[in-house]
Amino acid sequence: MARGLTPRRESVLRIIVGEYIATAVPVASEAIFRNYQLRVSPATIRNDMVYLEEEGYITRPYTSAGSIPLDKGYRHYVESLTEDVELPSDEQYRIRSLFREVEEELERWLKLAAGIMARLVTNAALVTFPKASQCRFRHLELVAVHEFLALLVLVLSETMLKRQLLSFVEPVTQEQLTGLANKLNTIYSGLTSSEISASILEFSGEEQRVRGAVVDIMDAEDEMEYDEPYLEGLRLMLGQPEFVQKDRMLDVMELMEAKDWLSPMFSRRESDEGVQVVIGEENRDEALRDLSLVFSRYGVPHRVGGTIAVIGPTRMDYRRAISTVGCVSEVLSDLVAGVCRSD
Amino acid sequence: MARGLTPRRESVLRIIVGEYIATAVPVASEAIFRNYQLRVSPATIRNDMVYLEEEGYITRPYTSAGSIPLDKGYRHYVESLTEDVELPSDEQYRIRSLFREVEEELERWLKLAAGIMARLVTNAALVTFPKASQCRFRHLELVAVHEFLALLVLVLSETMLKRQLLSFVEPVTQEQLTGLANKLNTIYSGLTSSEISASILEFSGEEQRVRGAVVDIMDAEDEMEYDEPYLEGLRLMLGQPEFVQKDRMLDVMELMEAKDWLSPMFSRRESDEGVQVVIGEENRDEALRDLSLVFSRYGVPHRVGGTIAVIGPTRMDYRRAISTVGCVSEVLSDLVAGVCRSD
DNA sequence: GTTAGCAGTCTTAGGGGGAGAGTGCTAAGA
DNA sequence: TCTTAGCACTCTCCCCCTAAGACTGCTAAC
Repeated sequence: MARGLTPRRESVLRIIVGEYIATAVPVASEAIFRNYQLRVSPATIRNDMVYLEEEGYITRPYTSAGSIPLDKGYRHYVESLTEDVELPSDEQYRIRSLFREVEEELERWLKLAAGIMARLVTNAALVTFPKASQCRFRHLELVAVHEFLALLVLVLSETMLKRQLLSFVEPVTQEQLTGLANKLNTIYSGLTSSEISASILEFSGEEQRVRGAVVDIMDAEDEMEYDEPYLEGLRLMLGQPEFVQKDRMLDVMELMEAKDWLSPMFSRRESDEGVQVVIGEENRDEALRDLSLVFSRYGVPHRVGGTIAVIGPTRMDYRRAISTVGCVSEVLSDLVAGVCRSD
Repeated sequence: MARGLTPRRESVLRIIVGEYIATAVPVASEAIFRNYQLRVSPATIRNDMVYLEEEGYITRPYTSAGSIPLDKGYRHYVESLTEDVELPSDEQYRIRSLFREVEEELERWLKLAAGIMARLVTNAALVTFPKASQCRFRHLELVAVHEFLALLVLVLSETMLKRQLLSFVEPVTQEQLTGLANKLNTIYSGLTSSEISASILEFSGEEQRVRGAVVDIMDAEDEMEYDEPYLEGLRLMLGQPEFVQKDRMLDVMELMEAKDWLSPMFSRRESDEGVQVVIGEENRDEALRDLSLVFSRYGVPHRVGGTIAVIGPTRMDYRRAISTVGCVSEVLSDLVAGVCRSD
């Protein structure tokens, strides 16, 4: 059984993975013989399958059933794919035009991106907010709600918007607030949170209150790994045959509601370029062991970035997922670049 | 079989509904006899059950099985409940204190409210944004992004925040934008969208652009029935035994993603007070025919309001749902009132 | 190294039967 | 007229069994 992974064995592996991805049914040697021109008999294919099984590429649900890929098999399949996985250009164009139809707002774009990806791969898709490596103060506004309460609106770099209610111990007027806002806008413009902390000013009580809130918000933003991301298409993913049993379905729903498995995706942060694929057991998180992720960073390198991802069972159409994620990440990057061109 | 709905028959009905809500298992006459002191034999109870079945209060999954309630049975149960359905005051207090722990921000409150309700009733819960009957301009801010692009931040009554990117045909500076914002803030303060439309001013190109955007946003806000609502606990609801079959589960997920069945809840808008219950077939929407809604308006009457709701199978703990919705709506109303005390 | 043939293994679907749960009915009692 | 006891009857659920079918594993020949 030596000879290693001969070209024919690779073909057999690719066929098995491809068929199984398409049908979710174990692949029989006979079927391979019938549908592909390998010019060898089913018996020979069976011999190759024995090799692939011994090497851990594939397995069978039970003795004498067809083969299904293991993580190692999917991995090999994905590696053998890495070139020319792009969506046809007309489809790319269609996607881009969808973004043009929607109003110019980051949230809409992100939600749309998640929805598009989910539909294209018939699985769940996820998009995080783009986050600046370090956010900068751009603008601040104070609006009186009533005499002891004001609304603080904070515009940060990359048009990020934050707001918070501020209560004061003494009554304040809109005029006071406006004056204060003007003053702080001049002083803080373009600064980072630590620079604002370091800045010296003769503080009144209100000034101090506002400054503290601003620093808190910016610090929280800098520290935060991700906002609540957009998740779409959970339903599509759960329609896949791997989730016939109800408990598996509920497990996945729980996982998706928790979302605490997201952080690992960020550990790879700046280092990696392009579309990444994590298959089944390759996931660090135990709970993801029978799911795969196809994800990519988007944004402006070293300036601002977020993550988009497709999530599905390990039996996922990787070609389609990779090309889709690649395309959407490009589109989103362009859109984000447009928004923060001058920051 | 005359005599109508005698007190004992009502008791039997209430027992059946209560037991079925608690166990999801058809209720047998023998079990009623054993667990409740009705002082009549199982045979008599069976006779009553025949009456209840003929009148459409209950049915059986098959001949000679225990009884399960029909919509009419649930409706009777709910009507017989209407008084003293309040959460115990310690639980009310616990809920209120949860809101104090979270930062002063409307979004957080709403999301929290949905989460609390979902957990308390083990079903899905939904909270819409509070919407002013007619929103008023409070404040506007223009922040330059780059020379042809600015961010418009609009604060409306009830601290509602809207933003939009504005592109200009000629380059603009931050100074110009700030001047323009100051001017418009003075003119527009406190006006409704139609008043702004009617206001006359000597317009420059930029002024016109901004004014148009403001009016568009406010009009859209006035017309819109609801923002994307917060939905929590779908997983909890789908864990209920009525959703063992996968297809029913997926149907409901589809329904929840679409959310277009929400509008009917708003047709009752100002008219109704307190907690409403819609059971199964009472829903106008075909797709909701085997679900029930328990919902209530919240907010400040005739000023600003939203809707909170619990959604679940018709076999729902109505007592618990009604008391929970009632309590949370009170709490949210108080919070919203605090925010717009001075508008 | 490849192939044909065949035995062997495992799943899946369908039928049958028995246990159990719960009612419907009937006739007697209050 | 309402209530009750007793019993036959119905229907589900579960388990077991069998037969069919799908593939492979093995062996021996090419």
